[in-house]
Amino acid sequence: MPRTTDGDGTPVPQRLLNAATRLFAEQGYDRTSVQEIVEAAGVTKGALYHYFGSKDDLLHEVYARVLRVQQERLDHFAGMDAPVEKRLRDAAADVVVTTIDNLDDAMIFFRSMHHLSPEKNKQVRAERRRYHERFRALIEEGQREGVFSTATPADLVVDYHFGSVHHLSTWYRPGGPLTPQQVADHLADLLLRALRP
Amino acid sequence: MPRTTDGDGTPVPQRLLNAATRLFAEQGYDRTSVQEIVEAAGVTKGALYHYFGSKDDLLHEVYARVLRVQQERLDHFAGMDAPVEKRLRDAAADVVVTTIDNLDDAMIFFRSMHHLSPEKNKQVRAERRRYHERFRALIEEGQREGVFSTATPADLVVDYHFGSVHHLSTWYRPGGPLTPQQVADHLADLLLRALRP
DNA sequence: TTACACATACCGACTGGTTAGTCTGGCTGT
DNA sequence: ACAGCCAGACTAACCAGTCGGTATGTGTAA
Repeated sequence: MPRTTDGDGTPVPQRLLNAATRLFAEQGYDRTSVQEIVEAAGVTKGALYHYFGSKDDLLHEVYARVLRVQQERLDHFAGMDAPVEKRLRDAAADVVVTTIDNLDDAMIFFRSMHHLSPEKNKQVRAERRRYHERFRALIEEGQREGVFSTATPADLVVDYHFGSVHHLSTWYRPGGPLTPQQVADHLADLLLRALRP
Repeated sequence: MPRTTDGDGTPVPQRLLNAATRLFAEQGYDRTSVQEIVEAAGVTKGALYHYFGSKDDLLHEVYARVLRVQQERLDHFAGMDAPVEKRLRDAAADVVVTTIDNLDDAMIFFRSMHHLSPEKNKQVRAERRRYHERFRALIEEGQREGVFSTATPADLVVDYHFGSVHHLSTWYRPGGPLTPQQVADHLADLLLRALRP
């Protein structure tokens, strides 16, 4: 039996990534020592450096996972067969729910970019930009069709909405008065209302 | 002649605070050593610890300054003699312009809260809450008067707007296609449009 | 006016503690 | 016996904060 799953059923790399995600979100990247991570994962440094090249690498994996998931979900909603208002609303609400479901990821995402090495940072920015552009395309489509106002450049509208998504990790607390879905519906509604012609 | 101003006309505490603000924004709090700060300010550690109790204290000063300035500006706009739509629009646009004019502050503000000591953190949160509530009161006033939609709770609307304000430090770059005032007008416009009944 | 005391402003070497990453070696299944 | 998997002691670097010391200005009293 390989050691990769001893302790519980989760493979060691996963356990390390989960522990790192939680700790990075709770304490910040710099305040989290590699020692803490391996202890939380129930292994030692040898294991960590066997699977990951550096502490920085671990952080990069968090970004890669978030970006992959969000891009897939956006593609799903944007590619549906429905009026653009509905596709935008669904996509906008979905990213809110997904973000709330993974608040730790969101916390890290917008707080720790500058801890990535320059080339990893660049890579993450490029990926994020693709996401941004996909979202913007949806808005521009609606603007061309005349169902969305053209008063504000689509770029700015995207930043407006994602600002609020980003901000979720600052104020949303599970157990608050609103469920993730209710928050998502409200925020998507605000976006669509702002876009009314 | 006291040493407080030798070198140039700026007093040493100011020079230290300016250097710290810039470096914290550029590299993050943990990545900035006290040595770097004192070198950038043209003094030594002795001077820093003469005026400030700790590195953490320096960060706290940044927060205190931002909170004081923003609260004063909000009070000014909210207290004017004008319809609530205009007061809200002006306040919403002003915070955008002020934030862009001090992007370093904004960068630090939302990225470094967790680097403050627990009691300083609590203090900052309390101050920030007062600000949030003042802004919310404006929206609620408009909702009572019937000029703003009540579809979304005022609290959420505030977080929606300030999300986009925080986000500015992530995407806005001086020299971009839009002036600070143009960005502010657009973002205030989006807010007001979302609030149309 | 001079002399002495005292405070403020600052210098910079030093200390105690922490950290990311390395490396040697052992275990386990095939 | 070989290869992937991992343990844990070790190292080299770094950093916040301290502390004894120096310089300059200000008040006071002879």
